[in-house]
Amino acid sequence: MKEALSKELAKATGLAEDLVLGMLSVPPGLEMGDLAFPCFRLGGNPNQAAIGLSKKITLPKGFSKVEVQGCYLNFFYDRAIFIQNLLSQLEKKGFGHGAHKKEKVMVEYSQPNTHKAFHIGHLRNAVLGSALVNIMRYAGYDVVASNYMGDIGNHVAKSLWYIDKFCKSLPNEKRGEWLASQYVKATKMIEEKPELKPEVDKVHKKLDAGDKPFIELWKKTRDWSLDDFNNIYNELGVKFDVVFFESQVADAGKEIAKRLVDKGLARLDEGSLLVDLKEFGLDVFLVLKSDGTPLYSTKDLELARRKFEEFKINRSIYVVGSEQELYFKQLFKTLELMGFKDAKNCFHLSYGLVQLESGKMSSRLGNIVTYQELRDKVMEKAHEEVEKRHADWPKQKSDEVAHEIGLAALKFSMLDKERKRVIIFDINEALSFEGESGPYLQYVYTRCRSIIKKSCVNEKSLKDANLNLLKEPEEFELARRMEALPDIIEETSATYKINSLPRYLLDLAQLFNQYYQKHKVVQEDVELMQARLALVKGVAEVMSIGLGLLGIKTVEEM
RNA sequence: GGACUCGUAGCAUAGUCUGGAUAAUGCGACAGCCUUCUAAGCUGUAGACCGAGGGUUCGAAUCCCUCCGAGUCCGCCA
Repeated sequence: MKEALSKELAKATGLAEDLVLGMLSVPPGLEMGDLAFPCFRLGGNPNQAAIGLSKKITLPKGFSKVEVQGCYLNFFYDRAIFIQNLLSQLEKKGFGHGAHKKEKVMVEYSQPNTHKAFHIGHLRNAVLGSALVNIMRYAGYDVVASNYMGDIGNHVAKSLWYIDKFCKSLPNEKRGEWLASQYVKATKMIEEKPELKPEVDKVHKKLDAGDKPFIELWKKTRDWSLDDFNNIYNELGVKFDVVFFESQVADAGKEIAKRLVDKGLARLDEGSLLVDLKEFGLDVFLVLKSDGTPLYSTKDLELARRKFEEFKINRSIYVVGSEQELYFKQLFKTLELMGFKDAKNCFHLSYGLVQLESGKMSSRLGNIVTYQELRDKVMEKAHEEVEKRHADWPKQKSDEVAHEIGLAALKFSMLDKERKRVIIFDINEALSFEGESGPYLQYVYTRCRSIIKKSCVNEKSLKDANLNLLKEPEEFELARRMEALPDIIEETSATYKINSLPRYLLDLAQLFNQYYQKHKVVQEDVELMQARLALVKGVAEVMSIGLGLLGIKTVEEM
């Protein structure tokens, strides 16, 4: 409809059609109209221009009137037709997925390090990455979700060194947790006694060289971490199509790094290999340690190649914290200088840290809030809240519902903020189930379902409802908001502004709650009830699509 | 020292890319709304010189410059 209007406006003003389309906006108030065309740039007095234009233009189908308001030309939808169109679209194909994009995109996210704890910073990454995957798939991209586990490197060497040297026996339970605490102890010891660092380096070299006893210990402990991570992913509903391990790309990465010397891109410096990127304002980029063991960068050189060559992708997105911005600029520039054609198709999707009030979290220092700790607290709160309201529910039901509510709260608190913003972690906010929260959104869905259930009307019959009876402004406003979902999804997959979807859902939820408060759905006028039920069903549908993309499950009752 | 990011009511945020009509929302405070669809909700009141100062523009929270404050990063961690 917007397109049809821009066509007419373009005809009347002589401006280009897509320019007009871009100029169209939504007026601040519902009573002011549905689409606004500002007339400042038409020359002369804008108000006069608007008046002139209003006389010239022919209203396309689906619009009921046009009004001049100051310097704006405001157009009004024909509300009955609008609601009719919206609900039939929703009924037919659930809004449908976006048109196929013919572009294969890999989204790499999560990247936890084995032998370390999975903390709330990792949670933000996992939830953000997973939402992006869902949104881009819905928008029509062919998406490969990938994980890249840090299963080798300095931190692993440090852990294994400590375990080998000081731990007489290995634990039989809570192994991942135990492992993470050994890492913290190892780090403390090295900081206190730096003279021990060469021992760690020796372990790193042994691992790199394939030393049997250490490789065995490595494999065993690595699995402990992986078990923990997989449990977390299962709980979060986070899925990957492919999992890369740093250990798989280390050797090939070293070869690439060495070849950089032959190409004249890298030079030997105090035994290490570095690429000088000063002329690009990117400092120098270290690609191999002086003892010959690989760095993060070494491995990423090979990983980039594998992603594009083995998976035939067109675009590669790295979901990684903003503290690595310089690193990725260096990596992509080096790839470019190497002649790697797809370097320009690599994108670092950076996001702000999750910090504690006391400052930055560091698993090296052990001042972290682990996923497990937070999760347990949130679940406890969720149980309390459910039991407060539904003491009569069987245990299994309240467990299930509490679980979904808890997860919704957790995920939403990581998703609704603009992604560059640093999150100062506040346990009370994560535990809040009111206001701008995941449970608030879930609640709207359950209200919708509850109304439909109470009405005892056959849901299938609702598609024949007489929607012309929906005359309340709140009903039209709801419909107008619902209609925006596909645009939000499309925009998000282009701009990566993931928080616009949760913000949109909050908006929609609030409009629904206001409607719910003001107008009765279940009532004696059966025809009106059916029309309203059809709308309510649509709200539930949109809510469920949106929440699904965020990885939040809906519940029938709560 | 250099680079990047952020600065919006007491607090937490949206809006900034693509300038436009009364700066929106939540928490907190105060005052209300449950014998009718779940109050995890809704309504109302108070609360913002949009960090400061310049500039561009008919028009700036939004673009440009300077400054201030906070955070992050700056060769053998990832």
